[in-house]
Amino acid sequence: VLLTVRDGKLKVLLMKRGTPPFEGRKALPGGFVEEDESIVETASRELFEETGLDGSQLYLEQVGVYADPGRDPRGRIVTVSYLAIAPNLPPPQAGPEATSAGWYEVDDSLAHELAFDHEVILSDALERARSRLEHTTIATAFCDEVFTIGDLQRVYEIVWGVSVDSRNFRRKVISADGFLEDTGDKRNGVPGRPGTLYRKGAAKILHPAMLRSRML
Amino acid sequence: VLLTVRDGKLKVLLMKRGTPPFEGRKALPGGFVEEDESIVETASRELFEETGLDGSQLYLEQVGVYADPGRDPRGRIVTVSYLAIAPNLPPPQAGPEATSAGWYEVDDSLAHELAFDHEVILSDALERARSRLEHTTIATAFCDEVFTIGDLQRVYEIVWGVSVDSRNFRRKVISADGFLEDTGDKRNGVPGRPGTLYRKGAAKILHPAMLRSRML
DNA sequence: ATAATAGTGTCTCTAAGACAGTATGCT
DNA sequence: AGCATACTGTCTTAGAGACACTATTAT
Repeated sequence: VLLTVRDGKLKVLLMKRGTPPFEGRKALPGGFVEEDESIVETASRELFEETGLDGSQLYLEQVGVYADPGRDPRGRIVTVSYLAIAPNLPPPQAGPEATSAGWYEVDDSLAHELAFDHEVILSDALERARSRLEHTTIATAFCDEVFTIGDLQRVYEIVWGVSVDSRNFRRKVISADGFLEDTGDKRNGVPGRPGTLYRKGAAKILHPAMLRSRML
Repeated sequence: VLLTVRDGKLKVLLMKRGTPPFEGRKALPGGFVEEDESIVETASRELFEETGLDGSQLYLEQVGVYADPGRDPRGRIVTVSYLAIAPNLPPPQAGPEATSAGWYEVDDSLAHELAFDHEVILSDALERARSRLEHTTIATAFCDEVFTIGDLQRVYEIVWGVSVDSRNFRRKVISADGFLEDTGDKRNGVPGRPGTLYRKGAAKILHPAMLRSRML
């Protein structure tokens, strides 16, 4: 479940299936484990094959297992889902299998029917991502290498689907130790006052947490 | 991974393996999925077979998947781990498969070698349980149907391995809406002033959370 | 009497919540 | 000039952290 923020929307990488079952339906990217390959390596490899992205550079986290009978008409298929987060990438040029891959709005995808039980998988991964934004510094994985506090705030707003007070947000992320590292640079060339550019800091967990309930 | 609090220690249900591989080693209880059975049903059924407990009455939560090659010498076995929490049960009388089942201290079990990669599975489940205590009301699952605030505090202290200020703890759990429901009864027959008996309230999530970092 | 557990109250401090105006660049 | 974004600061309030003593029972 590869998520990104693009055009002000939360998007997920989906592929149109070219073969039965669920031919023509949108589905999450994925594939089968190979011999002597760990499952996280599988996730990383499939991501690379379908997007050209170096999976080892991306945030990748196991979310859950989906193995109930009947979820795949071909038999009992065990699916292990991984959440991946990417910055706004160059258009999905893609790898060998990626002819049909594209970015779709998460909200739309949850409303329409995906192949298999992929709405459930997407929904679980989305909830995981939202929760990770509260407790970790992973929001920076949605951003480019350098970014402004405004960029980061937009990530929170878009992923959570709420609006955030910019003054409180700024205070919060600046005082959170190790969240942001000042580059000394500013962003020019765009309308508005140039913003200070940061890169992600060393901290992985966000303390204190930024709770959704509190930010309204 | 069935956890309980017993004799003031955090314990886990382990079985001594009677057959290779890892014959004689301690292992987490488990078994194989049957046809037309969901994986949570499998967890529930295995728990029943090995402890006689009605799995549908217990807290049961999926933790993760372990499927890397080499983790089981018999081939690539995919293990889905579930965390279960039980109150202090009558001695493990047990079901058909339970001849070798028993309660072991979690700390010891993590220090010694278990079969397969079961230390990792246990460690992950333990961390999940500790985290759930922060954010949910699941600590009550370690208690009997009615319990005192002292009982509940002991759960936190034992599972987290820290000591907690009883005054702050009391204030916290009483003010947390829906955590505890007063039964009106008091516990008699034990030394000390009789404590008010509570049962678990309707709330599943604990708001605000009880963060480990804060309770020292 | 003593031991053991339950229960009560206050001060401090951190950090979130609400809120408006100024600064600096682009077009 | 107008627009867009960045930045600054204060008051209030919720809730955690630290801390000591009294109350009620069993033995």
